[in-house]
Amino acid sequence: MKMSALIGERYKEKPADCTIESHALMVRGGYIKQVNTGVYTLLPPARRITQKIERIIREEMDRIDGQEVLFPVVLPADLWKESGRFTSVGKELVRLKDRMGADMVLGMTHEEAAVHLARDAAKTYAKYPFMIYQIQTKFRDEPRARGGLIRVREFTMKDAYSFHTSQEDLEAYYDRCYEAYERIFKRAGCKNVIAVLSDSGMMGGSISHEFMLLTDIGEDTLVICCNCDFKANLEAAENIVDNSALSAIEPLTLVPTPDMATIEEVAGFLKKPHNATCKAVVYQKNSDDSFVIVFTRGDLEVNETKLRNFLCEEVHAGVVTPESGIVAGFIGPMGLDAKKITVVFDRSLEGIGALVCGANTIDHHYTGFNIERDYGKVSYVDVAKAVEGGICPVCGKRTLKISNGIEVGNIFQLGTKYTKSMDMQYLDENGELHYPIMGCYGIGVGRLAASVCEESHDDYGPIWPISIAPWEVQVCILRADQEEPKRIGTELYEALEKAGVDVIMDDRLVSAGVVFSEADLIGAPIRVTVSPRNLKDGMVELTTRDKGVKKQVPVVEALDAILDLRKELFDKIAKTL
RNA sequence: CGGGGUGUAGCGCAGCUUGGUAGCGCGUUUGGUUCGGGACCAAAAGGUCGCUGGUUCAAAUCCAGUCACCCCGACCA
Repeated sequence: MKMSALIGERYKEKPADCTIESHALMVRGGYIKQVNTGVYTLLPPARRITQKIERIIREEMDRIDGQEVLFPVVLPADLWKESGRFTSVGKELVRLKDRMGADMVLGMTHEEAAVHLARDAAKTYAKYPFMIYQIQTKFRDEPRARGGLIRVREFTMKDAYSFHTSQEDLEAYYDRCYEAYERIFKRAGCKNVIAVLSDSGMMGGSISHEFMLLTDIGEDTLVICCNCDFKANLEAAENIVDNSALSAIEPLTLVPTPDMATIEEVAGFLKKPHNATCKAVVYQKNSDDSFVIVFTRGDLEVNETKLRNFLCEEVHAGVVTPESGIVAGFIGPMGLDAKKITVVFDRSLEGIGALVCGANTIDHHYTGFNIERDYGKVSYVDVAKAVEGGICPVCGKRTLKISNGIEVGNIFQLGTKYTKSMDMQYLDENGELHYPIMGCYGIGVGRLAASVCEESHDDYGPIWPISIAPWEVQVCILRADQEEPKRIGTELYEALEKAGVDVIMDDRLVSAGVVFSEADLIGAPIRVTVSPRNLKDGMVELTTRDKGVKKQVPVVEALDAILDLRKELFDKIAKTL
């Protein structure tokens, strides 16, 4: 490729709408152009990156016996009605009608399509296990796309579906997939990816993992133990508390707390620690708007995903009205109408001898509240968020750390949700019918590209790992108007192309500053500078984008030196596997 | 869906308060001078000022509506 012909502008100034680095650099470097909210055109540099990522994914999926297929983007709604998701999924599923008025959907995921294929193709146990995968466009009408390719509405995804005749077989395959994923991220040069336990949602309750790139701009919150291997998404991280120091019992006393509606105010006024208070958080069920009140220890927060999973129902933040009989700011367990209100006690309250809690009367709280003595026996559930410095549910030490991450992939033991709802069965050795057990496995291709950029860049541009770089080598000709640099640069460029190297040459008649700054935006790991200054001594300059290498090599040795350096960079990645 | 913000040339922006020939920087084209970290001089091309309606002799500017995009939150099988 020659820069003079490369389509797309590179910008000196940072585009106004970009708030994260990878987004700004990919716009500035001519990788992506926004068409709509969360919808982008990929220009050649970005397309080359995603193609290389796709190639790596294909190789690793094939290695674990995956078979590539291609499902349609537009699917008949009937399939989604079979699984029940035509109505259960919200507006992120785009529904449309064809000319006959038939309902259609844009594929946001392809479990239905996979089962549609597999239920006819795998009626006998002899076909199992098998995995089918595709790399294809998904459309999800996200409520809020943001951050360039990090969170978009239309994107390319690798999605895979495996089918098994036993849970053990699924688990064995799941482990293979886990390893394949680790290889994919390493091969893509993504260093800070970890696998965390994730929330499986309300369907199934089986195992799932998310592969997270650790970065401050990540939208997911992760709980990581510094002492053992425990790593989980906040939604899936059990919150453990130790209330042994709070077991002292006091008499129940009603105290006036004028205008003190927050834990902060009440605890300060009564001179009690936050963890000896009982906080009430009000929700309403989406189904009938009935109230759900969650009581947790005052120093903790409710994780709504945990709450939803416990209730098996969608909830939203409650709006307390005068008619509801709920006294906002002074809510306590005692005296709530249990017929009308679902009351949930978080585990963090268990074993506390004397709590401060609301009295359900304006301007009053109780002190010395003991749940068992004053309210009765309750079953505690875990609905609070784990906290920094909290107790690890695995090793029991106070070594939990909270981090942020971008989800670049997930693997999921699905069970029989789709095979049952869509009536997929196979005949076993005894002629009996069974529902196959499924797993599904996703990787966002564009998000992975943007994540690598986010992880690996400097002020001047991305620093692409050689395995996914749009070009491996960039030949920079300075003074392309002069015969010698132009000829030698072009010869080198042609020799590299002939040697199978992905090479781009800047052959334009522009100043050195433009050549270098735009080369930084292209981010090729290897740069060869051909200039009159070096040619005077019969040399060219060889540098790496990460500034690790900077040396002069004789023109005659340049090709070999570049090929050696290229091999070295590839070997470095291979060594991490 | 709630809160906030912005729409003027490919990109970044000024002009709007106080209505009167649509501007600046970057980029692009042409000619010339430069040449190792976004050069300089000269000339030029490029805009229904998001859209619709209203007020007015006259609207980028005032008024109403509408659409789009961005940010924060809600949400994300």
